Amino acid sequence: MTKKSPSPEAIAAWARLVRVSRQLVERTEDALKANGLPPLAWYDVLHELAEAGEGGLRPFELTDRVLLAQYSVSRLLARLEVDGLIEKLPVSDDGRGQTVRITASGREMRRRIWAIYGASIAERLGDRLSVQDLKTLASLLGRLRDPPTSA
Amino acid sequence: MTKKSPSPEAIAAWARLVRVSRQLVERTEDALKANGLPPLAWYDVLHELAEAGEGGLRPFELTDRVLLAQYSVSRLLARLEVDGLIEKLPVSDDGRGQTVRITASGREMRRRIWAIYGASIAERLGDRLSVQDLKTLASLLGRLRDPPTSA
DNA sequence: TTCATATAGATGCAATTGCATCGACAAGGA
DNA sequence: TCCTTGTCGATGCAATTGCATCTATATGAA
Repeated sequence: MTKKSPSPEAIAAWARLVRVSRQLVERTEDALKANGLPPLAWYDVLHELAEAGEGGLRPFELTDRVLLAQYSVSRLLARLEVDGLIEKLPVSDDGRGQTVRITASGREMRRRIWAIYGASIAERLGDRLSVQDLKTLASLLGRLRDPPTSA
Repeated sequence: MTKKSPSPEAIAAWARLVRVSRQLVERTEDALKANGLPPLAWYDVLHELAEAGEGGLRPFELTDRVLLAQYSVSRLLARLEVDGLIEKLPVSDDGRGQTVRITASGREMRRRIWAIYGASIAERLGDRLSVQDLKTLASLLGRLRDPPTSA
């Protein structure tokens, strides 16, 4: 097994990708914090739950969607529940599980976060790249996604 | 002050950017861990110090370069020192500070990390995008960097 | 000098994360 | 039915992080 060496262009692209995305996320987190709002992860979960509608989602489905560790989701949901942003319902056909549903306050919180989050995206991406460039960027990034797990 | 709303293309690009970069970094961290190697942050510091040469760097210079919080760098350096990968030297013209220099073991560790890190970059970027596409990607990302602090 | 302010780096403490594992239930073969 | 194995979700504990602050030295005005 021979280890491969990356091209200078690959290294440069990697460095940019990692640094820029970290900066963008951090600045956005800062903006949320500055407005007394919770972290982006909360938005992600509330967003998925809002999309899921009345049926809600099982925690393990959420775990797939938000790319977090199982225990992270478990704890995040516990915090969201304490804050009344979600509710956990027992699920009839599987005694181990539960269904998680967004509450009215949860939807409200999602809106409030989006006001900042969306503005940050508009400012940091929308204002800097043309629609065409945004599409190109998304397309290039799309080719870097992991191949769906082979198993 | 009116909050801006991002275009669908900006949202899509943002989502891709955040998810893809997270995945790439996580998989790379996993690969390092699987080989019994320390996290990427260690590489970043060792890399900067290797580039800096014999003169070494002051911790605050390092803090600028690696985009970490001051206390993170302080603690990271403490761990690197315990492992003998760096050494701290008093600096003559500023009694508060110190100079940090990479050791031989530090260079060796840097090489070992790079064997995995570089391979990961080659595999995840180099093999998936042409040189031209890598350049395009880097260029688009470059336009998303923060404007140098206005102050 | 003397004092006020600023900068370098470290650290106590609380919150968060990661790892490993647990308890509970499910599914399916013997 | 019983037993083994697998999945769902929670959690104890150790390590790491974030925040605020501390000590020590530098800098510059008065």
